[in-house]
Amino acid sequence: MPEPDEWTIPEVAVAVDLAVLTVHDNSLQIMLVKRGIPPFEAMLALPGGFLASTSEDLDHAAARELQEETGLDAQALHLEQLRTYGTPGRDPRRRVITVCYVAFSPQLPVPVAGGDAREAVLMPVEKVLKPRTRIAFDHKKIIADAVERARSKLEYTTLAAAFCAPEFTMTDLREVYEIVWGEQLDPRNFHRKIIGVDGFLIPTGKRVSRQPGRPAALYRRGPATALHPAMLRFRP
Amino acid sequence: MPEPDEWTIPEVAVAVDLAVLTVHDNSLQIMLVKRGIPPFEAMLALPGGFLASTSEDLDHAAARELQEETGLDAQALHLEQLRTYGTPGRDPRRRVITVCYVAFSPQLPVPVAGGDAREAVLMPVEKVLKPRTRIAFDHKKIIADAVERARSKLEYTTLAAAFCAPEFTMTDLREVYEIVWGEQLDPRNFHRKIIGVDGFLIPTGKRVSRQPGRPAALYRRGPATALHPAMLRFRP
DNA sequence: GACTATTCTCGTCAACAAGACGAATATTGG
DNA sequence: CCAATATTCGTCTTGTTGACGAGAATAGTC
Repeated sequence: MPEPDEWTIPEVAVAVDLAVLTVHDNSLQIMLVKRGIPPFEAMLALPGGFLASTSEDLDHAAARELQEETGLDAQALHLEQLRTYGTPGRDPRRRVITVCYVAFSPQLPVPVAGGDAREAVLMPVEKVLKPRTRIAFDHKKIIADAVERARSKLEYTTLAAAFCAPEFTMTDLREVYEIVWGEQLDPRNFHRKIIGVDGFLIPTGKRVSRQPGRPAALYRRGPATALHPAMLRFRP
Repeated sequence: MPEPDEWTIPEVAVAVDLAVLTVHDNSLQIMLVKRGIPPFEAMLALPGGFLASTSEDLDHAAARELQEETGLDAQALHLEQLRTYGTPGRDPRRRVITVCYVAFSPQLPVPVAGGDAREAVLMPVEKVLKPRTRIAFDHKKIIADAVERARSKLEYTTLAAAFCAPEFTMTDLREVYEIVWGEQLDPRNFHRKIIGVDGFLIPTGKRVSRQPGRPAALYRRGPATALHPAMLRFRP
């Protein structure tokens, strides 16, 4: 560790990027913005941007960019750090390292697109991750990592409820799993499993019937965050 | 996203820090170095340092610092990114964000301490994480996160073998679990579980008897990386 | 109102994995 | 040779999961 004198320490630009995932229209979707300036002008990219100042906290920068570019409120949204991407050359202009965050959102209230963003759109990740689809910078890789994070967290946490409205049915919750994992689950076994996890769901006592069929019980998110034992993907 | 002109983008110093974990002397230990300069002079800290230049890759910086400060070879060591810490004020001199890596090492070959480091020492994490123990910067929090990463990865990956010598016995492997988790495991059930995981272990055909008792079979690491189903902590 | 299609919920059974533990095996040390 | 110890195999019981039957409670249709 040659621990250089302060003026010899190289400095680089630091950005934050956000992978906001939501379940919508029967698919897992991600929020993207159309870039208004080069490089990658007019291409789709993750919302994000540089630190506002050298003293801005990373988490604060993430929350701020989320608000500015998509109009969403970070407090209501479970923002967590994903990982940091810093390969030289990932931004053609200069060295940039970007600290990426993932957020899991229930159905988005507003069609967003307010604020500074030229245009905020939701796109199915299945479509985004297709080899043909071009995404700015290395954001496609970041999106793939974010999706894998979501898939994996459904296994051992109660994250799925974060994709649901404040009150939701067992089927709403199951559909989150089915859509994120791309896999059908047995409604009866799923019901038994979830009911058996202490503190996952709180019954509201209310019922809704949105389709023909027996009305479903409405639940709220419970205090539990971990699933023990886990609910694993990949059938044996 | 006001996407500032390039010269208005704030730049910050970027460091990498390394949490090198190993199982030694019946406890989970972490590699620390004694700082030779302020701030936190003479205190223990994670090995690490600033990027060598604005064009150095993060992974490369991590491997280089590992080599420089501890003499260990990154190629042989499973280096993975942990997370990035960037709270303003975490370095009293100036704004620094640090991209942290974890490494999992078998018994260390050399007593290390070569290279640039003033002094590299192994310390039990149990001792490091005690409230009384003072560690430079926010490195105690980083160490806690690294330990939790290790504990959690033992559950659903074959990581434990990375803590073992190239050839090891079932008991060696079990002791890694017991030491990292701080929990006793039944040798018979553990044996059955591990043997049942395809590709975790490759029998060498050899045996060793290092104690009184039946000699143990020697294994090498197999190609498997995932444990399905997982081996969970926390008994029901 | 009766009937049907549909969906939610509860329950059963078999397959499988895991915890508890008995016991055979193969060594060290006396 | 004997005791102590560690490794490995096997058994029994318990709990979880997958597959699936069946009742409950609705919407829509005639």
